[in-house]
Amino acid sequence: MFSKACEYGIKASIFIAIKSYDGKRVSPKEISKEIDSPQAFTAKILQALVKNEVVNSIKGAYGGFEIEINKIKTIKLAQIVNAIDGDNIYNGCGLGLHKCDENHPCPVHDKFKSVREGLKDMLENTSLEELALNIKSGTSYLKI
Amino acid sequence: MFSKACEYGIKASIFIAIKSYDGKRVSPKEISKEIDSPQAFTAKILQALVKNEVVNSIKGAYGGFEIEINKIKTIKLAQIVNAIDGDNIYNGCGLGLHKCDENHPCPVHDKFKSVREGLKDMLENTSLEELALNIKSGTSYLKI
DNA sequence: TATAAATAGGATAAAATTATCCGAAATAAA
DNA sequence: TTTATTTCGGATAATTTTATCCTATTTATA
Ligand code: FES
Ligand code: FES
Repeated sequence: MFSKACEYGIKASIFIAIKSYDGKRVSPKEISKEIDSPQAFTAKILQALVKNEVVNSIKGAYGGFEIEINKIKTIKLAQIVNAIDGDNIYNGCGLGLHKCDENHPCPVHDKFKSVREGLKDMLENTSLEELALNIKSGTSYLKI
Repeated sequence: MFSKACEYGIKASIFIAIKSYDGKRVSPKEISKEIDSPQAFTAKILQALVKNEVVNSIKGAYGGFEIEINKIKTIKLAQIVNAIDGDNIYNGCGLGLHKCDENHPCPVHDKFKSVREGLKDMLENTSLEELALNIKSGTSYLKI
């Protein structure tokens, strides 16, 4: 469904959010250990998330990645997915036509419509906050 | 969403179905022209579809690919997707955990559930027949 | 100011996916 | 039986995605 990069990006964002609630910054090393991802690759993805203003980076000693606490509830999954995979997954044509066009639909267009809208809706309405809180409370997991 | 291979496989199957209604067999050349895909790569995908009994191949002169007419309505999108991409897209974990497990859910598990079930449902209940008929009647398109 | 710790970012490398090429095998028709 | 046509299947290449490595830059603290 999503690229590996996107999966790592989502999980990393969640972990950074959790640590941010505790006022702590985290390193790519700590993140990749916690979400079970390749460290250097994860660091690259973090750069993309910084560029797209999902997470904040502080360089130098005692630096790391963090998210402002009051921003966590405003960040939606869609923003993370968009930063890494773009919007093709829920806006592009399911069969790879150059664009999804109501007036020139592919064979699966109507069938796909609701599925893709459901996906889009879910991504746009799911906040980092709720995902992070479920991890904190132990009702969901970041690895294995 | 789907791999290129899968997109080609779905479109190829639809085109073969249409031609089969007219009692005609088609070659990878004709197929790739009609669905705008690389010919040799499409031929490989057709082999997978043959192996998975989605389409039938007749070797030698006057051969080609076809689908038994009364079988067209029984073939579901899920069978094609499965033959090429496997079932990970609607059975695997959305964040790449080793398996999607209700008792060990990832952060997006609950949110994803309905989306993935919608996708699975759609794939399992959409027949090649309906997709082919819409192309025949000119209400949907295989390329551009 | 010097040092240590951390992110940024460029250069590669490995792996997976997508794509091409060509000869072998099968088969219908001449 | 020969020929032309067509799928099959192995080898290879190109591209994209995933992953690693190393150096530069930044920055808090001693
Ligand atoms: S045209 Fe293919 S999904 Fe809309
Ligand atoms: S565990 Fe991730 S989707 Fe179910």
